[in-house]
Amino acid sequence: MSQPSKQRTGSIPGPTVRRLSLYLRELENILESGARTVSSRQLGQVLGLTDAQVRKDLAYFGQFGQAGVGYEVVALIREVRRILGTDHPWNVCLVGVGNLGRALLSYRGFARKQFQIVAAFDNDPKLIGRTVAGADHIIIRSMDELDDAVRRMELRVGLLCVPASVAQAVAEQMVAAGIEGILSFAAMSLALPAGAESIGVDLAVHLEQLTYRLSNRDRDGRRGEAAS
Amino acid sequence: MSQPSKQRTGSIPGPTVRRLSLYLRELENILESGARTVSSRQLGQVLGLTDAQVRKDLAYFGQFGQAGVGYEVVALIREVRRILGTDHPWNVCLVGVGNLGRALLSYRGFARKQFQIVAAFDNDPKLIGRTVAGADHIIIRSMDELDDAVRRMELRVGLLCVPASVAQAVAEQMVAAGIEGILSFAAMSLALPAGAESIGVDLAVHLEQLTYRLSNRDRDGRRGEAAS
DNA sequence: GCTTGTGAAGTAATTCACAGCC
DNA sequence: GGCTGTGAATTACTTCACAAGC
Repeated sequence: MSQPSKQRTGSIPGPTVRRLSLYLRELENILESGARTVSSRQLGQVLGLTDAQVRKDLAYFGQFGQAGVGYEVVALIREVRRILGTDHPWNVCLVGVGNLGRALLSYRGFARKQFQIVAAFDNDPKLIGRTVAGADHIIIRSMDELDDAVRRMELRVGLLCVPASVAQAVAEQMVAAGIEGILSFAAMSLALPAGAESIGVDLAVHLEQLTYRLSNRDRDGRRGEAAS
Repeated sequence: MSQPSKQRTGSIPGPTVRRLSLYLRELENILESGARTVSSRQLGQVLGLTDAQVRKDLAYFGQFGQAGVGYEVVALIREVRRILGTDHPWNVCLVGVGNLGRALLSYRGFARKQFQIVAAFDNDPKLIGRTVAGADHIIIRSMDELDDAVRRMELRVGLLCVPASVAQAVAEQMVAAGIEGILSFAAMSLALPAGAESIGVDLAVHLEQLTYRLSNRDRDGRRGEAAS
């Protein structure tokens, strides 16, 4: 297995990429449960997907399975990580140490995936120089130091946790400092120069999606979407 | 405008529903900026969508626009809120007061959208009876009191912030207590009985999507998706 | 026997393009 | 002139179904 992987990037469906993360998460669970191999059927089952879907998704990136056997869990995890770019750790910075920022600093879910938050920035003088409970190794610094930190720590991605009203301006500062990818928690669409990527996570929006389903579930025939 | 709205639910594309939340967010911004009407072109522009897309999405729910003019902002906001079920406030509970749970309790983004977190639960005796900085009106209670609270406070949705290892079990408890919709932050797929809905938000997964883009952006031809 | 990988078929979503209205 | 709402055309995505491998 594990062909040189055609990696014919240039045409990979967005939904496929999103599912890749879910496959990885599930594979890590399966690994812990002790199984050495897994079939597309099993993998699809837990995620509410057809076996064909799983096979097609993986086939975009290479031939990782063995007919009659399935996929070797350890090897597939390695492949999916490589595809997602998480086969190596990433240093991450966090900008905006408000309620949400503080929480993310002490959230352990990132480190488990090899995402290390190594620096935090804010422009509030009262915060600068302080640390946050649960993440006392990270000293909050002034925004002025962002440029420098990006270079010294090879920061490519950052978490944006500032209010919507300043999100666009701060995002531009981050990009100017050399950040290439922003995960934004601001309730706002960002317009970034080509070359910079952003993904928005608006927690209230996800709750709205839930209330939509509750409010409109009669004979809705809604097709799953399963978790995100 | 504002026809009785056919609301021919039963066939509304998932992507349309997800965009609805983004339209609403943008409309709220536009309202603040003072404009009385907005065209599908304008609305699409900020979100990276075509005008046709915006019109088609809205047309699933009724005829809200006026040819030659566009959409009346206030009226459209009202309609979209009604569709999403957020034309009235929702009481929300939070289960699992760890790092992330604490943060969400003091996060103001929910309240701005009329989602009121009115109760928090945990099974750690050290937490029960205490409150959390920034949300001192919410006393953390034992899981035993969940049933009761669901009834008394008419709780229909809840935020699940427990570790993945216990997420499935706790989710089942919530559903048993009468919760109908769960927004889960656990790194895990939930399997819930029919009648209960869940949406998963795995923060690490979103970061992975970002590193995928950074690692694979050469001649990728990736179609936007714009923020989420 | 079970399973992958993949063309072909089918379904879903987006964009085009234009009649009709302000 | 600018705009909506919508069928038609197009593109994207998913599922089917099966040859080939274990």
